[in-house]
Amino acid sequence: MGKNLTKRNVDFSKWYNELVIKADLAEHSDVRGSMVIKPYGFAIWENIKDILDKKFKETGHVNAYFPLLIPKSYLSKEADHVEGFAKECAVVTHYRLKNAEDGSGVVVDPTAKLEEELIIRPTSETIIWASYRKWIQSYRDLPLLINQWANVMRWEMRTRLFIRTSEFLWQEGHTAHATRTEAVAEAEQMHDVYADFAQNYMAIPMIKGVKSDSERFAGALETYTIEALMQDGKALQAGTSHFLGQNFAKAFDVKFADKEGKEEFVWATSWGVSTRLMGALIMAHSDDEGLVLPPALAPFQSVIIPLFQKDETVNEKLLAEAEVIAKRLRAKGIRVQVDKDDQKRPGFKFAEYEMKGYPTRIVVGPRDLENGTVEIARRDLKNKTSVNNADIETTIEALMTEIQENIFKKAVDFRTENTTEVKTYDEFKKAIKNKGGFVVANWDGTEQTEDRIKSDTKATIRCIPLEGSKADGPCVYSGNEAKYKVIFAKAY
RNA sequence: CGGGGUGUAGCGCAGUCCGGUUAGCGCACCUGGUUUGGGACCAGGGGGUCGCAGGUUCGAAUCCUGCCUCCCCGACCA
Repeated sequence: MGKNLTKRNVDFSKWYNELVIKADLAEHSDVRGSMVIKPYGFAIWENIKDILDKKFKETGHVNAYFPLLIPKSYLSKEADHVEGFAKECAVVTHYRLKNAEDGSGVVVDPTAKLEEELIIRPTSETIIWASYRKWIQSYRDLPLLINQWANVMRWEMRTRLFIRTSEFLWQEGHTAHATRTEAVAEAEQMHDVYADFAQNYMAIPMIKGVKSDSERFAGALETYTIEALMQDGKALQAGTSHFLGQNFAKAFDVKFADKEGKEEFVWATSWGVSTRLMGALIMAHSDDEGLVLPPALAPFQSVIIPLFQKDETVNEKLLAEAEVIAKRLRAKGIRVQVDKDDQKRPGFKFAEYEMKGYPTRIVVGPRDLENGTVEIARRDLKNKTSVNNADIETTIEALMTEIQENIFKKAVDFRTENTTEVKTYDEFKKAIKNKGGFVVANWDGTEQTEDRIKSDTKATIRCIPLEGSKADGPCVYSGNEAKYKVIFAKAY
């Protein structure tokens, strides 16, 4: 645990990498692009997972588990889908190792070659739809609303802790419906679930919108996305929900008999969020002292630190008092930890809990015992106040709400400051180059314009906002009639 | 896939150019003691196939050849 975290304005990327390590969230494994998620990082993910899982169940979904390995032939059944993922698939070709003849270790046994190679899932549409084919015969079997929590693997060229690792954890919902309307409604519903979660728990404001043709999920008719803005001015796609039409039903021949006994292909959706959310959480709120976590997701919302002295009887009292406070807070549903370590000095501990983003810190020293007080520090504002012992619960409870709201507001303000509406391409280029952030502009709706802007400025269309205003002038690039007013940004 | 870097104790690094006792340093760890209201200190201690393979040499972490790893930046990417 070092004390020198690179400053954000010096090298944001370096800051991020160091922070993930120093806050003890994750570390690199020996395999390129894959990471070990450490207990503290995993605790945050578990909170994300638990809350979302509850929301999925409240909206009528059930969990299941489908296999990691997918027959290679499955992948090619949906043309756009294979096109989108083929380049980044890990392939299992053998099922046995043997001792090397020169004693140097183990080697692949060439006689154990698989008849049909297996793909490590980059996503599970294909294997799930192969099952759905068997499960769906009648309109009575619909809708089928299934989610799975799983790991997937995409052999990305360049990786980044949490933001893009070769293996990552996620959830993927896969639903089947009798009608187009119902499937679209499902995709939209989950889009809302994601946006609400991001806003209310992660404290990150999201732009809700749909993807342009070129950014759409491989095999989807419509991709709903939530887009967040990070502190370095780059956008991060935080969650997507896809209306898949009948593409997968047709590819996997999944038909049902409707009420009239007529055979129809089912309508599908899929939706997912991943450990990438961790990256969003880190880059949206944290500062040069370390992680800043919203109380709603922090593994511990407070830590109680007794200031141990050389006098053992005093220490016993301090620890006893800390335990009493912890008990009182737990009774109010606060997640709290007592730091019993008597070796490290207070200053070290303060810095460490700040690095790890604990929303509040409660310090109990001999003076507090005498005065009947504690010192409460909040992470987001980095201030400290003395609080009467009797007021601890109400103070901490109020702080949970305040901190949650404050960091959300801060993120909203940041986004507002870093959103620029432009009318001319000169303004556009200047905004992207000098300021970054979201750039709002009219777009003629063509892929050609999108491509040109991308190769010119590296900015892409993040989304066509659902609640944005209509096009109100010519396309910022081509000068032709604009179809939409969209959000551009450089993205992760 | 291009560019850059890297591999020596759990972690971070020095040593390599210019080969030579027992391979160092900081942090961490263990023992004892003093400390504890913003990153403590003293004393003692343990821990190493120097990325891998081959070569040169009386002698290789150091020189030569080949290979590999991982990281960072970029291109790529729902």
